[in-house]
Amino acid sequence: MSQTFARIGELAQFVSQTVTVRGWVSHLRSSGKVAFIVMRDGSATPLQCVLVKKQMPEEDWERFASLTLESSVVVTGEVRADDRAPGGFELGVSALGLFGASPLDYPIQPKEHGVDFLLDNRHLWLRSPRQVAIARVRHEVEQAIHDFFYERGFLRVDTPILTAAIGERAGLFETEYFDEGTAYLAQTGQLYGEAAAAAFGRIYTFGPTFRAEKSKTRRHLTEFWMIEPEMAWYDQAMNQDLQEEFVSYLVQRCLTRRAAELKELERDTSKLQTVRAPFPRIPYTDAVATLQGKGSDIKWGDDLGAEDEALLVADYDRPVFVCNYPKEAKAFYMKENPDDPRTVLCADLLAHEGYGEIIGGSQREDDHDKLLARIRHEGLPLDAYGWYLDLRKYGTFVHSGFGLGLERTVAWICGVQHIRECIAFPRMMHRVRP
RNA sequence: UCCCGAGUAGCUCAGGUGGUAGAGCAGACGACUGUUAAUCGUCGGGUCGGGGGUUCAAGUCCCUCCUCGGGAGCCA
Repeated sequence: MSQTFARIGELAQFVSQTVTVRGWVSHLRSSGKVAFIVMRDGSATPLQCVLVKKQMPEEDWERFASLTLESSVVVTGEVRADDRAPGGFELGVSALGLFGASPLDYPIQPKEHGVDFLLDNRHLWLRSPRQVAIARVRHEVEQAIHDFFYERGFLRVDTPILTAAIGERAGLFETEYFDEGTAYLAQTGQLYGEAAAAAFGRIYTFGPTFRAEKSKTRRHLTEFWMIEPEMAWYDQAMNQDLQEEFVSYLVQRCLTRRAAELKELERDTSKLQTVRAPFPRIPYTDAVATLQGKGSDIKWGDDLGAEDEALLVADYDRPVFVCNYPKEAKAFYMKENPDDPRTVLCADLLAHEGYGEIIGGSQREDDHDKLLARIRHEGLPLDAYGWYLDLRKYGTFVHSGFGLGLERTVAWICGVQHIRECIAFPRMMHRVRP
């Protein structure tokens, strides 16, 4: 007789049939002659297995007593619908096999733990339902990003991680690069994205970036994933149109396809239902005036602090653009605002509910001489930017782009307090392992 | 780098004004035929982050160092 293997997520198709499920024990309960195994196999929901002493071989029944948390098991039984089971289906066990025993010292128990302890055990923490749910939302966001751009004719370009050029002034990780001197781990793919946009029109990058900043906040990682679209012939208004359409798409797609995971995470999805284009667009100068009215001591020319951001976003039910910052507060490659040369054509997109900046974007300076002046003004090494200036020398073009922080976006959609839970193995100032 | 906060059992924590440690969970054994982080009974479990000081006596007070967390700055 052949054996039918099934994953927990597929059990609805097997009601009244006998199947074999393989996975790991996440809870054990025993009540004399009836016992329960709650097991997990990576599906969205766990599976409750019901063992009744007189309905299974003596040997298998006794095997239950030796089971421990996180043992891997092979369970055969009849699939049946039952309201008392999480997920709506359970398995009436007729055979129980132990594949890999787990010693009694499994660190993560079904109770509260401290974050530091959990991060030390991240390789095991990943198995818990909450972490599985976050990982599945992250995957949905990633796939949605690819689908969104694929449907719109964008080309995905993978930019180098080892670079000589420096995109921004934030901290850099350095490494020896043969006889070429120092190379840096990429903190943005944007400059390469601009070159690619001149070749391919509309592109996006999707890759890891590295910041050696000694940041210790719930919004920062030293290694994080960033998505950086770059579009030829897009001005800043079109850039923002695309961003709000993009972010709305990601959120709505998670709402429809990852409802079970968001429920597991106890996310208040009413806060996400409202995320639909258009988003408010607040000029920086207006934002400063509003903030001053609310009691902030911000002055024109200052960048918005974290408190200012929260204050500004509090009035809205969806993400908010803050547009056209002072030139001195922003990166050298941003295009000067023709209506107010003190500012540049850019926007930060601030997620509501206090999740902060999830996108930074701008129209790029396309005037060769202005860009050159700006590089000199910032004191950046000119020889490293020769190829970047070539993009303005040989057929310059209007173009814009933005960078979306993947973990921040996932944290916001999931309603998770700290972005370190939104990547499988977070890299932070005090943590490189596991 | 700066400002707060925390280090006590495997884990989460409690330990007014100093008198050599306690709970819950986890674990072991037992009971229970539908449990949902099951429940009930019994038992085992500790260099109180390191060092120094005050004191008859320090988990507790003082100094110092270490580690970690949160926030600021920077940014996604």
